[in-house]
Amino acid sequence: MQDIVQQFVERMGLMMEADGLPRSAGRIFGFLLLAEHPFSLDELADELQVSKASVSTNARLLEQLGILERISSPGDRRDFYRMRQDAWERVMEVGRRRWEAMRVVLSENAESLPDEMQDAKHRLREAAEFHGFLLGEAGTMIERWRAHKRAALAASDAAAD
Amino acid sequence: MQDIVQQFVERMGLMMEADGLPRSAGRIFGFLLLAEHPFSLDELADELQVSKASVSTNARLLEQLGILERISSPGDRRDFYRMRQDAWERVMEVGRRRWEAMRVVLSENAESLPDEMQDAKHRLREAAEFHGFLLGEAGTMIERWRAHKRAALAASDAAAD
DNA sequence: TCGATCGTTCAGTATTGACTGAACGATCTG
DNA sequence: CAGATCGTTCAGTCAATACTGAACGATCGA
Repeated sequence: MQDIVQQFVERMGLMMEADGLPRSAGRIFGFLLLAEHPFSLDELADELQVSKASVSTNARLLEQLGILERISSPGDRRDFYRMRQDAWERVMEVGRRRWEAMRVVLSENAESLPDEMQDAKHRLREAAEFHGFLLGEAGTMIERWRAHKRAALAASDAAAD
Repeated sequence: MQDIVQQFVERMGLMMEADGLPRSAGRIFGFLLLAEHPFSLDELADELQVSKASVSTNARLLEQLGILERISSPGDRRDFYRMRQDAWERVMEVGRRRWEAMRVVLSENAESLPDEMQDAKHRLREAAEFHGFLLGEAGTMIERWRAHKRAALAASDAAAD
């Protein structure tokens, strides 16, 4: 693996770890972000110097988070992983589900509080309202991002030529 | 502690744990979300059945995340913690800082990649662009939230009377 | 059907992370 | 200044988590 790739992979491992995910998952993410083609489990295990079992678990985690996708070639029983083209939209979608779960909990508890806890009820309502607000904003944001992406990246790539 | 409070506190502990934070921090958060008045370290340790050392560490963590604030009364050497009134705006601000850090890393690496890695460079540029986009959106979102909050909560409280 | 090669799962292990109790410095009171 | 009471820090302990190697079922070609 090239030195600059290795360095970037480690960096992503640390940043994902700061977000509460396994460092290995971050390394897989970093590696595939730079990969020129899809990689199999064994190839990833070899490149990242970890066991196939670890790659299997963490790659599946990233797949569930909407970051990776698994592709298969005819005549090849192996699965190959690569970044999803719409990875970032998917990440935002996963975030929305978490916010929705939080909103539900906050909202239900706000209404079930006894009447003498007015302050608490008010704070819970505000918290629930905030998460509902986030939910809505994130929804429209995905569409704005699609438009933004086309414009921004066209300009960026043109500038590089 | 009332049963309904205890249940909510545990719930918040689990949800924060799913977000990668210590469960104890989540419990403090949940408890103060329902608290009718600020609490000292010793009171929190007593209520949540954990050591004062643990409360000290986790409360400070929540303070850094912009969720809690520490207040002091004249003639009392103790510090008291309570939810910040603008906790959610602060949380969003902290998120923005993380996205900015990520954007910088992605952007720098995109430009330092060798020319033969065109695909990787394109993906990194897109990833950096996404985080920059998030950054901008979150900025304007804070202002929209302030307006939204006033309208929504006024209606909500009125309906409850 | 046999052997080879996938991906996944699982028990065991190592490492990381959280919590505790004690010690400490700082700050106030008597 | 002595004693008390804060909050923080730190070494030690305990629990949770991630990783590994081996075993397993599934799938395919010979």
